[in-house]
Amino acid sequence: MAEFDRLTSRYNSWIKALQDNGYRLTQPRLAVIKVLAQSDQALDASTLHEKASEEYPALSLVSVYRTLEKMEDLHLVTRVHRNEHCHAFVAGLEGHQHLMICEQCGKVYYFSGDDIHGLIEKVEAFSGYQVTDHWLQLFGRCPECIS
Amino acid sequence: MAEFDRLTSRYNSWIKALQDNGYRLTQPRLAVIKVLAQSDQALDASTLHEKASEEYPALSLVSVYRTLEKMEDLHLVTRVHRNEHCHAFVAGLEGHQHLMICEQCGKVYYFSGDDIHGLIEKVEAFSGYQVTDHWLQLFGRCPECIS
DNA sequence: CCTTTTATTGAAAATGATTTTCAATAAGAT
DNA sequence: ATCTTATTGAAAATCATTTTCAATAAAAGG
Repeated sequence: MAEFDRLTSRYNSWIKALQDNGYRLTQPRLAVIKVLAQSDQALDASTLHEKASEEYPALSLVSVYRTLEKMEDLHLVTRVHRNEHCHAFVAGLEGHQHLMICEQCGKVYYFSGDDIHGLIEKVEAFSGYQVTDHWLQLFGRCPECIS
Repeated sequence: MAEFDRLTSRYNSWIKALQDNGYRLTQPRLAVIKVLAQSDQALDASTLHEKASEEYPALSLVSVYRTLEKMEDLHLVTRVHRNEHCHAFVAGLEGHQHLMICEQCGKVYYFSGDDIHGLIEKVEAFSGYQVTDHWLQLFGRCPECIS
């Protein structure tokens, strides 16, 4: 299936990125990135630890934090915020810049937001600010959680 | 000055909102909301505590948290997120829905974002999600911090 | 005013998430 | 096969936030 391939190739490209940057391919690390690469949901450190422990039972929560830190440095994962539960991670935004999160199950949908460039320029003109970054997140219900 | 009036009237309307909702006007509370109402920057609990302590030295950090909680319940303040420093508060979004934050000094600029409704509808159609909320934040440099 | 009621307070303890320390281990180079 | 050193897990430390609780002070009623 196309979906399977996409997620597997993400896992493989992350492995390559780790190697290319001189990081060792350890079992704890591989367990963590495998889960995150193959998930389409935003996951926090502790949920990730839970899931990756099935893969590698000796896994410590500390290693989850450490792996996330490195993945974030390499821009492979992105931190997302919600009002309540605040630190979750998703596979990084490669090209497509924005995301929508299902409030119920955390499932993420990526979309491109070229439409807001005009808005940004307008706001820059009015405010005198220089915009360096923008952050657009939509929240709602995914098709499965609606029904 | 118009700016002074705007911030002072925000302070007064917050006082009224607290009274209308049966909250007592205590010194700790007044010190906290005075600082936040009259600030145009996103402030976190500890910075707020620092500043409000000048107003009322006996102020405890606990009271800052408790006051923020109530203000949030009353929708008088809004929680904002940045990648690093994650929980800061600004005066609530009354009507205008979006904000831009200066990365350097935290100064907030509000703007309306009607322009993204079209985008949201498009994303809904493609994804099958039902969008219930959206979150647009711009980051950059305010005029003072550019020069 | 003065008293009374009770929401609110600050200090201290508890919690929860994240980070640091450190000796032991295992990845990958030689 | 051995060596080097990045990486590990456990435990301790740190940091933000919340809870507990007895003392206080707002504001309502006399």
